[in-house]
Amino acid sequence: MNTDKITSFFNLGVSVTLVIYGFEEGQLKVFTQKISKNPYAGAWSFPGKLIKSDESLEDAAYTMLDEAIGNTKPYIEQLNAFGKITRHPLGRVIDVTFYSLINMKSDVKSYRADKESKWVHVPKVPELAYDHNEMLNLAMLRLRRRLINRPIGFKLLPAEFTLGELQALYEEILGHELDKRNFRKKVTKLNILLTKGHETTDNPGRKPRLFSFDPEKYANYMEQGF
Amino acid sequence: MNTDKITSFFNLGVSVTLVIYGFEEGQLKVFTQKISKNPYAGAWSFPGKLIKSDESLEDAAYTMLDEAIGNTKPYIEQLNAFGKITRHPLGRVIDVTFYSLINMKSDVKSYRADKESKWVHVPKVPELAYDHNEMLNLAMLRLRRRLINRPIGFKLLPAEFTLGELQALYEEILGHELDKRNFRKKVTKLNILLTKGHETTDNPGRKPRLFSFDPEKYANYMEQGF
DNA sequence: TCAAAAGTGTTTCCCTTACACCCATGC
DNA sequence: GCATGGGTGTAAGGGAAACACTTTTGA
Repeated sequence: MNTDKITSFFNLGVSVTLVIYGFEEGQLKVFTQKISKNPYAGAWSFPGKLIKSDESLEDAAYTMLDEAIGNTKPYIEQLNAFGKITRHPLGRVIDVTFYSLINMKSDVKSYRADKESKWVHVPKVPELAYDHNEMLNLAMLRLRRRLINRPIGFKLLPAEFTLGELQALYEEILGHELDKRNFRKKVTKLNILLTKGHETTDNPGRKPRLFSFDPEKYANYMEQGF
Repeated sequence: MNTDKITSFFNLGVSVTLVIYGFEEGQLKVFTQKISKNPYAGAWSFPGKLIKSDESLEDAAYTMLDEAIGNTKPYIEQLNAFGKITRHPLGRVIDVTFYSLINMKSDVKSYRADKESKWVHVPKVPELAYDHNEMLNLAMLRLRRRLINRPIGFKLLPAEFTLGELQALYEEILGHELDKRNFRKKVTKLNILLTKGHETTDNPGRKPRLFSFDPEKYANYMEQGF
């Protein structure tokens, strides 16, 4: 392999796109940005950018997460590579898509001043630029599967949460209701919850207990699944 | 976005690599090729190549499958994108890896004359070039998961097979033995088998029944899982 | 008749599911 | 005291797992 011979292959780009999930007021939301440049000026899309040749895919994803919400700590997982020839109108760009789960209260430190952005409830996501709707469809399938097999939903919640909130999260993402007693039985049997006292909001009704995770057991399940 | 501005991003390559699985004599095998060029001359690797800017990822994968075994029909599924900066010694190459399941008897039409190749029993796979061992590890995890959730193992077997062969395939891939009666109960309950008569080999012992699939029910399970 | 592989049922256990009422709190 | 949401147990059904012997065939 010599340099001349391979030059012809190096006329394409690789981008990384991020589907960032958040959970707020009982709704699963994704982070979208308004595009300012043609041919998609005015359209909404997920954050994405071409990567440089000295940047790994993961680094690019974390950098973009930092640009989007001012934080590189949240969970990121590779979703899929999208490689249709015509997926980018200005040239050949292959996209490696990641998705991220963040807590909208504690993980969001800042938004970019130079881009209009908003969180959109997933069922209300409009037509997006590029093939980003296709990415979202795939990301939703993955998220539902992961939610069933791994303790991943916790990453969308604050450090302390009630079982009611956890159940609402599951119901919202899975798209159907769950039996309260069965849900609690299943979760508590996993033994990954630590009691943290009681909530002190001024909602009507009995004060729910707050829980957080046993980080070690949590880590085990993340690797091996339930 | 103008052309000048993005030129700096277009100095990397994208390759597609194929982990091709076959099953022969009770062993799960992968297809490997000997590399003839430095810096990996003499080393073994999976088939892979840089893609051109007018070639989709899937097309490249099928083309490579054709080059490897002379057939573009078998099952292919995207595995992962590998993007470490140093993964290719000669430049920045991001790899999108696919894996394929073929029947070594009926799907292999021809091998390339210009490349030395061989099928290697997975536990005996040596150190491979690039990050191909890492790819194999990930491909094995995926294959095991798929085998449990989808009727995917059938793709490694001939069109007609015995339940003993099917069970041996599962045991080989999952790495542990299965109870014969429970295995048969589970498989027959799926209702995807069609009886095809009896084997006519001259092995000792009772002649096993041959089965094939009901393609429609098979397709359903492929989409939705068990 | 023996060696080799195919084929076949039942029981136990646990997990899943369905289902309804009392408890604590603020107003 | 009532409205609001939190919290709890039990019974039935279904799938998973454990377990051993008989059948067919060729040599």
